[in-house]
Amino acid sequence: MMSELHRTPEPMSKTRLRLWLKLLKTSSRIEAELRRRLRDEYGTTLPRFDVLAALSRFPDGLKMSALSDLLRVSNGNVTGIVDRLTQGGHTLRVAVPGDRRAQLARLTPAGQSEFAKLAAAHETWLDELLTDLDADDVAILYDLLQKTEGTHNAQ
Amino acid sequence: MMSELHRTPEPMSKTRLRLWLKLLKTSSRIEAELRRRLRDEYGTTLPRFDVLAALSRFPDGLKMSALSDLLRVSNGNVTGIVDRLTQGGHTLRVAVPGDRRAQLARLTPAGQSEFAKLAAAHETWLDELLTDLDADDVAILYDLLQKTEGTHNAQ
DNA sequence: GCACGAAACTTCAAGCTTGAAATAAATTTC
DNA sequence: GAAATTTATTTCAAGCTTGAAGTTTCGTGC
Repeated sequence: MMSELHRTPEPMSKTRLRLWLKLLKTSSRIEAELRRRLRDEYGTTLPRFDVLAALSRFPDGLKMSALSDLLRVSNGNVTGIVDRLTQGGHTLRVAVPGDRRAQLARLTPAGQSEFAKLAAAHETWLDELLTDLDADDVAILYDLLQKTEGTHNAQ
Repeated sequence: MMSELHRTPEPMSKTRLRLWLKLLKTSSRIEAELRRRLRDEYGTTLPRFDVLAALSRFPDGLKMSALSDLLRVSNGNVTGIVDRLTQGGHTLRVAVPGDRRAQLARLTPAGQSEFAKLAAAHETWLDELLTDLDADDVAILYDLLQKTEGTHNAQ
């Protein structure tokens, strides 16, 4: 058995664990605040906002499967969110000519203007929530987060 | 109308928005991976793990309200998770002497050993998922995340 | 053109999450 | 000590999320 006469420093795994908890806490705090404001000030939710944001980048619409790939959520999940957005008049489903299995989800004009409103508020909120970071901080933080993605798996 | 003869740089709000999207992407990616491994390798979930972790720090148990404060989730949420953990034999509810409204949630011995197992795996997984960050990176990243909390609101 | 596997969605059951309403017990006020 | 308020918790309805199972349609091989 090895005797440990020297003090062992905290292992790197513990340091990384601590970082994860901080990362989680930070993003949860900001996300919760965004959800709260979307609800209280606009009566909507973050998943709905995410779908509107994705669709706003594709004026011709997105297939349901493309939407779920883009947002990295399940097919069934997207079905439900688009159901509710359609119910509220913000999206509609369009048949895909030549493939009767597929559907495009598209923004209605109401959905477009709703998203424009939400996106402006969203950007303002984030500017406020991250106001303690200056341009240098943001750049360094961005690069370090990027670095966690490693060299493997694309996108 | 003002003519824009000079190039305007990207406004800080856009830069911060981009950072938020990266932060969200990073923490979502890691969190999804943790959820997947907890499910596939241990048949459990992140919320259950979070409750076990909180209770493991308080061997005498925690009041339901203290637990929901600690985890920053709603009371009703904790009720449901502790219900399911109790169902599975990992926690139990103990009456609080002198206050018949309150309940303590406590780990059972099975809950303790379950958590020990999960915690070891969890630490190993994070060490792997954050392996691209060295000690310096971790320290800088931690400080920048800390900085987002600002000077206000305690805890 | 038929059979069969793949692809695009939807449906479903189970669990997580919230805020609001309901209960029940403790505390404060008068 | 009765009434009113506060505190601790559970219940509830609605929405989000997933993976699995089910439908319908498409494409391919024969």
